[in-house]
Amino acid sequence: MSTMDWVLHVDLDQFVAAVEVARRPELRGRPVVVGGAGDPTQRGVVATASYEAREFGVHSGMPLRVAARRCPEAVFLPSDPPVYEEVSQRVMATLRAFPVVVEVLGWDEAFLGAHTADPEALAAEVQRAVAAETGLSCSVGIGDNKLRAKIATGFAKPAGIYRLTRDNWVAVMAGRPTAALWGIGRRTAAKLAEAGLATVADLARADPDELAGRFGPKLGPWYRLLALGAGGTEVSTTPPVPRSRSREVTFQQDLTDPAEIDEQIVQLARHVARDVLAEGRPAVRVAVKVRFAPFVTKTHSLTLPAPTNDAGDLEHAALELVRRFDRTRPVRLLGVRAEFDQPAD
DNA sequence: TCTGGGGTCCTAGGACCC
DNA sequence: TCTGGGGTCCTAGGACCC
Repeated sequence: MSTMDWVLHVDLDQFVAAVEVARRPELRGRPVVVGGAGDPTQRGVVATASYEAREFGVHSGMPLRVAARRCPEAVFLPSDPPVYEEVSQRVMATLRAFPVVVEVLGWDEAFLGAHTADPEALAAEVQRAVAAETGLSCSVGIGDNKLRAKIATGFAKPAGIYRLTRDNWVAVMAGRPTAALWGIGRRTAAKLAEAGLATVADLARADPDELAGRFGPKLGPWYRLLALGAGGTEVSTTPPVPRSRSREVTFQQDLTDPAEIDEQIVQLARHVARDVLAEGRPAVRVAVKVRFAPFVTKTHSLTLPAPTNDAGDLEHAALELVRRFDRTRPVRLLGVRAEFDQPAD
């Protein structure tokens, strides 16, 4: 067997739920739903459901109210990001101990760039090490690029290993719906199906110009490349330079008092200003997001007169923006975002 | 079903300039 | 007088991902 370059995609199984069960062993084997404030009578969505809860049809992104209806016996827990962050750091440190390049994708995911003759053996060692260091189980996808490694992980779950390369891409993927591709979601899959492109094979055969006409000059042709299994192979340790920082909040009761709305915007703007200051680069643009009841979302944004990381400037801009909205409609969410200038590359 | 929070990238139209 | 084409910036919105 010859030594080759591989991309491994490591994904922790039901990460957030697994972390909660690890510190409350009595919950093992029970349906556990983590999300929001942990109160299914409040506004919020499921961050992660344990496999036991998924049996009841509970999944990520589902409103907590709905989850409680589907699985009344589930244990509902509040989301505790600092704890997940800490466990995530330990997982990533475990991965970095291997002779691989580690690119972190989020709390519970990473690509590994590896040079090995036996990627399955490496994957199994990674699983053992993560389990030993953190008590958590993970699945590993093996690919000849990032796209295939990422999709392979879906077939590996839970706790398994799966290899997806140019050799088995067509056999495995051709008949699947386009939404099986990383980058094509529900809405695009529906639009593709309307155009007669229901499966990965359909999309792979489609005319790039026609796709460009329908989906745009970049997205259209890119969708076809996804269907062919094309993807980047560069695994990089360097975290991307942030383009923006934002804070937003959904209120348990809709806001109707303009003074209170302004006050909340000021709080959010100050929070964002702290994040901007910590980033050490000035903001060039500010955006305010308003979600009106029942669920209509609008944004207004402006380019700042000059780049700034002054809290007062950001506050002032956010207040000006929020006052451009309809001041009479009930508000369920407010958000403030600051955008950085992008260094030319 | 009544829908979080933090991000990224793409699209498209209009303004403005040459 | 009515008319080009291209480039860049600004803004709003859509879609996707974790």
